[in-house]
Amino acid sequence: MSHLLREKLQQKGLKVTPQRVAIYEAIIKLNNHPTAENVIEYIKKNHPNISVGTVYKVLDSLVENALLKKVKTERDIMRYDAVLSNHHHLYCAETDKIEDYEDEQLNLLINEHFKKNKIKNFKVQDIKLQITGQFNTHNK
Amino acid sequence: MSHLLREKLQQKGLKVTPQRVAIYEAIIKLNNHPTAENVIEYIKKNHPNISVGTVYKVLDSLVENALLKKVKTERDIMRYDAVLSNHHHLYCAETDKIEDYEDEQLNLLINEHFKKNKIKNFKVQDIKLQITGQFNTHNK
DNA sequence: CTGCGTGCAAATGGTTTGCACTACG
DNA sequence: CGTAGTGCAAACCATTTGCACGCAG
Repeated sequence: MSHLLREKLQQKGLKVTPQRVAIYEAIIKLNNHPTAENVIEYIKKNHPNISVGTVYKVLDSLVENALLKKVKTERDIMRYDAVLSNHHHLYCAETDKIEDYEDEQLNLLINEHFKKNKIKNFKVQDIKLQITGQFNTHNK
Repeated sequence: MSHLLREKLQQKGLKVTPQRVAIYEAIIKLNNHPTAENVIEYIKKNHPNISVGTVYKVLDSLVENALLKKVKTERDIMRYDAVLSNHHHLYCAETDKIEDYEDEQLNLLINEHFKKNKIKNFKVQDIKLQITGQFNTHNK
């Protein structure tokens, strides 16, 4: 799994450092859209000397090189996601939990709609749904 | 226009202060999703002594009382919107311009879809589209 | 008058930056 | 080796907070 990262980094001319590997793996492990801070906290366990600045820098460069994506919470903290496929997000109105939501049928439906109904003066590149609501946890 | 605000404030038991009125009117004037800072800058022209803290407090209370809504940019600064109807947003990939996008037909389409295809363990409250792309400005 | 709302200034918290040092290639 | 990457600490900047004063009701 991390040799995959190794390759990708090399392709982009980025050096393969232990920090980059650790950060990437942290995001895979913490697979529910960790914040930068989540990553820092997690990484410090096995890698106590890593610095906050580095984590931010690495995250940025991974995003730039399309190894990660940024998504936003309702409550405004940046989060990082290792799932690169095109998907939407479920935002819990109460907790700030986020979950991925993939729905190919819905995508088709929406694309179809915009094929028929172009937006004036605007070229659509990407569409994301922010679906806000509530998870049914314990109650039934 | 501002007597409308006056009423709403009174309904909610909030005092009608010149600051609240000024801030509300600023958002109407600056009608393209101003940031708190935009509002501050604009307001200081005619209201030089208003304090930053007050602006934030007022904005918060207007949001709480459903006179404004918060939306987010791609680039992570909070913005305020006086249009309360349910609408989506066009995000320009280059500038950080935002525009409203209303499309009743699309809403119906999506609601229909979720009526047929419920999301497991999730009760949908609200759906917003983040449509990213590019405005065709000068070039044809 | 009474307390809600304001102004001010200091604090917060996530993120960024600058620079000397380290280590990948 | 040389330069990209790191660590550290200070800086940033939007936003929040605490408290004394002022004005709307």
